Amino acid sequence: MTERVVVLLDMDCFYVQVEERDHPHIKGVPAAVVQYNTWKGGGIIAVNYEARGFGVKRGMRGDEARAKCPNIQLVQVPVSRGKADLTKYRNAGKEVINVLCDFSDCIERASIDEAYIDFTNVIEQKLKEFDGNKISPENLMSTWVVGYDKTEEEDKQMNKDLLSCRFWLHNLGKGSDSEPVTSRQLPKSIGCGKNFQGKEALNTREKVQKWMRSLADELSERLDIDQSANKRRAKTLTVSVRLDSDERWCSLSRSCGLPSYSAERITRLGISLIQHTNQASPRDPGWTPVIKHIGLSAGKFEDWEGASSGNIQDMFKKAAMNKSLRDEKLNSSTCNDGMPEHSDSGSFKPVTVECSSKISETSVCTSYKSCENTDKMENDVPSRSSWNNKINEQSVLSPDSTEHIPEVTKDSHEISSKSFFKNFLLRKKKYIEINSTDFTRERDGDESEILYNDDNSEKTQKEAENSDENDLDLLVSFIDEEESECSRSSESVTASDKKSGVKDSTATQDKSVVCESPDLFGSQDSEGSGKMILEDKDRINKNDSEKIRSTHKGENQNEKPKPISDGPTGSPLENNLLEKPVENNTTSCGQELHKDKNVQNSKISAKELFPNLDNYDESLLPLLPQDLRLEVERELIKHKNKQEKQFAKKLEILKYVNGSPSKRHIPTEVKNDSNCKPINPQCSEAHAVAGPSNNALLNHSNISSKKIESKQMCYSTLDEDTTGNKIAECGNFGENKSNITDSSDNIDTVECDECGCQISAFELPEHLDYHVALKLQTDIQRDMNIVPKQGTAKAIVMENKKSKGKKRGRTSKAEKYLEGKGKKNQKLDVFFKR
DNA sequence: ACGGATGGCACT
DNA sequence: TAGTGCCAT
Ligand SMILES: Nc1ccn([C@H]2C[C@H](O)[C@@H](COP(=O)(O)OP(=O)(O)OP(=O)(O)O)O2)c(=O)n1
Ligand SMILES: [Mg+2]
Ligand SMILES: [Mg+2]
Repeated sequence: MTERVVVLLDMDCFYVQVEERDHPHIKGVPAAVVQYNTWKGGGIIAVNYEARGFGVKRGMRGDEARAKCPNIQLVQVPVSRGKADLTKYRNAGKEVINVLCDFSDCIERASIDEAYIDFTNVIEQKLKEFDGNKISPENLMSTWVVGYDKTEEEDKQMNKDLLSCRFWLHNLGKGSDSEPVTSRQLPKSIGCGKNFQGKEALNTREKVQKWMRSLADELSERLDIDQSANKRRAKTLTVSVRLDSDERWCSLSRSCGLPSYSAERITRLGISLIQHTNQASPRDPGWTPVIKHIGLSAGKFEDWEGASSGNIQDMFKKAAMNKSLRDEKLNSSTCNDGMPEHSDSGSFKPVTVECSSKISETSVCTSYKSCENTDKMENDVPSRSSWNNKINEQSVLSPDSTEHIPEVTKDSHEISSKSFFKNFLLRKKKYIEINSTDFTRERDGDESEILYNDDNSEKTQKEAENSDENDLDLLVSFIDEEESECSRSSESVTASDKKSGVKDSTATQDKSVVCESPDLFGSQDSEGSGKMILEDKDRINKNDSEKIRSTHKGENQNEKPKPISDGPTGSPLENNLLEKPVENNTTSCGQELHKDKNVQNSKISAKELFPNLDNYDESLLPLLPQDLRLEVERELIKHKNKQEKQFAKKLEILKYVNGSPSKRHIPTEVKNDSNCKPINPQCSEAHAVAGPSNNALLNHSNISSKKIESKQMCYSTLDEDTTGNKIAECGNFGENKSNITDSSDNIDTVECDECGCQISAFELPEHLDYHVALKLQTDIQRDMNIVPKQGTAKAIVMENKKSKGKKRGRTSKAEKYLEGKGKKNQKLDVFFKR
C-alpha cells in the first residue's frame, strides 16, 4: 500500500494574526483577541506568542491578562447585531485553505485555522524529480521545523535536525493515525448562536423574537454568501435552545426543512420550533422558563445550480444521470418536498425525485399545502416534510382539518402522480395560477404580523415565479416519461409510523397546553396552521413537555442547576448500514469539483469499483489511475480501521482509540489520567504524522520484527474501582487481538537494549520509540542551546501531555457517573417528581 | 452568571 | 432519523 504523506497545518495564534492586518501596531508586542469586553475585560480567545510569554492564556479575562501583562494589546472581536461576528476570521481561514489548494487537491478543513493536507501525490511527483538520488539537507533549505528560528546561521543545523526530527516524528506518529484525509474544504454546517446569561436571559416573547431575528439575519446573510460562493444550499434548519429555571436547565434542538434563506422565514421557522417551550400563559408576554441560549444552524447541503449558470437542458441531463444512479441505490433516505422560494427553483436535483417512492400521495399534497401557504403556515409550522419523510401527514389532512385546507389541496386528485417532482411542478403551477393577485395581502390580517415585519420579498418572489411558468409544463412532461419508465412503489407511510408515540395521554395533555399559544404572543393563528402546530407539538412535546416542566420543579433547592434529561427520544429506525451512501469523497478536491464538475461526475468512485472491500480483486489496484488507486486505498484503510474498532469493541477492550486531532476525541479522563501507565509516553497524545511505516527501531532490539509487529494502535480502557476512582490503562493491541496483554502479565517479555528493563514484546516498539524521543528531545535542546531542564525527555513529554489537557467547562459524563450523580441516575426523579 | 462562538461526530 | 451530548478549535 502506498505510503501516505499527510500534513496538519495549524496557524499560529490565528485570530491575533488576522487582527494584525487591521491593527499593525500589535505586531511584535503582546496582544490578544477578546470578545465582549464589558465584563472583566472580555474573554480572551487568542493570544499571540509575545503575550504567552507573560502567562496570558486563552480563557482568561481581559482584566486578568492586563494584570499579567500590563502592556498587552487587546483587540475585540467585531460585533454585529449585538453578537460576536467571526466572519473576519472565517474569511481569513478560507484564505489559508485557498493557498493550500495551490499545493494539493486533497485538503480537509479541520477547523477555522487548521487543515489536513494529503501530499502523497505531490511528494511522489517530487521524488520522481530526484530520480532515486539521495536527498541532502541542502535540498531542504526552505524547510522549517516547528520551534526553530530560521536564521542563516542555524539553517544547516536545522536541516540536519529536520532529518532527525522527521525520523522522530515519523516514529512517534507511526500507526497512531491512519485516518485518510477526506477532501472537504467547506464546513458541513453554518450556524450562529448566542448565550444569554443571568440577567440577560430571554424572559419575554419580544426578546426571544428579537434575538431569533438577529440570529436569522446573520444566518441568512452567511447562507446567501455561501450559496453564491459554493453553489450549494442548506436543506435543514436546526434550532437549539437552553432553558433555565432556578434549579435546573435543559437543552433541546429541533430541526425542520429550510425552504428559504430569507431571514424572516428563518425567524418564523425558528420561533415555531421552540414556541412550545414557553410555558407562560397565552396572554402573558413572558417566556418561561427563560432562554439562556439560542442557536441556529443550517446544514445538509446539496449542490445548487445557480439560476444563471444552470439551464433546463442541464437539468434534464442531470435527471437522466441520476436516474441511472438511483436505480442502484435503493435506499436513499433524503427527500426534499418543500416548496422552496423561487430563487432556488433551479436547484431541484432530480435525485430528489426518488422521494416519491417513499412519500405517500397525501404526504405530498400536505407538504404542498403547507408550502403554498408558506407565509402563513411557516409562521408556525416548520414542515419537516420538506426534507424528511417521517412527517405525520395524516395529521394535516385529517378530517377535522380538511376544512381549513385552501382550495388548492382539493385538487389533490389532479396532483396524485407517483412522482414527487411532477407533483411538485403541478402543484407549483396550480399555485401560481391561484395566487395571481392577492397573495401578499393574504397575510395582512394575520395577528402575528406584528411579530414578523414584512419586506417586499414576497412580491419579487411572486413575480419571479410567474416568469418561469412556461418551463413547468415542459418539466411535467419530462417527469411523465420518467415515471412511466420507473416503476417504483409509492407506498404510504405506514399507519404505525404515523401514530407511533403520538397518541398517549401525555401527548394529549400537551396538545391542549400548546394549543393555547400557537404564536408568540398567544394570539390564535389561522386555523390551518394551528392544526399543524398541534401535530408537530404532539410529537415534540411527547419528549419536551416533561423536560420543560421540570425546569420549574427543582427539588433540591441547595443544589446547583442540574441538567434535565429524558430517555431516548424514540426507537431508532432500523438502519441499513450497508446501503448507506458514501458521504465523503476522499480523493477528489472540492474545489476542483466546482471547476470541472462533469469530469468529476463521470469518474467512477472507489466505492463503485470495489463495493465489497472484504472481497475485492487486489490485482486491479496497480492498474488503476493513481488518483483512483489512492482513493481505493483510503477506503481500504477506513474499512480496516472500522473493522478493527468493531472487533476491539467486541472484545470489550477498546473503549477509546486515539487518533489525529479533531478527528477522534479521547475523553479527557483518559488523556490526562496520571495513572495511565507511562510505558508509552505518546500513548494518549495526538500525533503529527500519519501513515503506516516500517518500524525503523526494530534493529535496536533483539526481537525479530515478525514477532513484535503490532498495529501500534493505542487503546485505553476506563474502569472504576470500588471507591469510584478512575483506572485508565494504555497499551497496544496487536494484529492478533488475542495477544492483548498487560505488561505485568509478563508473557513473552524481553530486555530493552536501551535501558535493560524487562518489557513485553508488545510494548517494546513503543518503548523504543520512547527512547528515541528521549534522545531526540535532548539533542534538540542541546542544539538549540537550551539548558536541559531537570528531568528527562520523558518528563517533558509527560509535561506536554499534561498541558494539553483540556480545561473542562462541565463535568464529563464519566465523571458524573463516577460521582454517582450522572444524568441517568437523576433522570427518573427529575422527571416524575413535580 | 460569567468560557463564547462555532463546528464535527458518536451514540442511541 | 433526529436529538443529545461531548469534544474540538
Ligand atoms: N477555545 C477556542 C479555541 C480557539 N478559538 C479560535 C481562536 C484561535 O485563534 C483559533 C485557532 O485555534 P488554535 O487552537 O489553533 O489556537 P491559536 O491559533 O490561537 O494558537 P496556536 O498558535 O497555538 O495554534 O480558533 C476559539 O475561538 N476558541
Ligand atoms: Mg492555531
Ligand atoms: Mg487550530
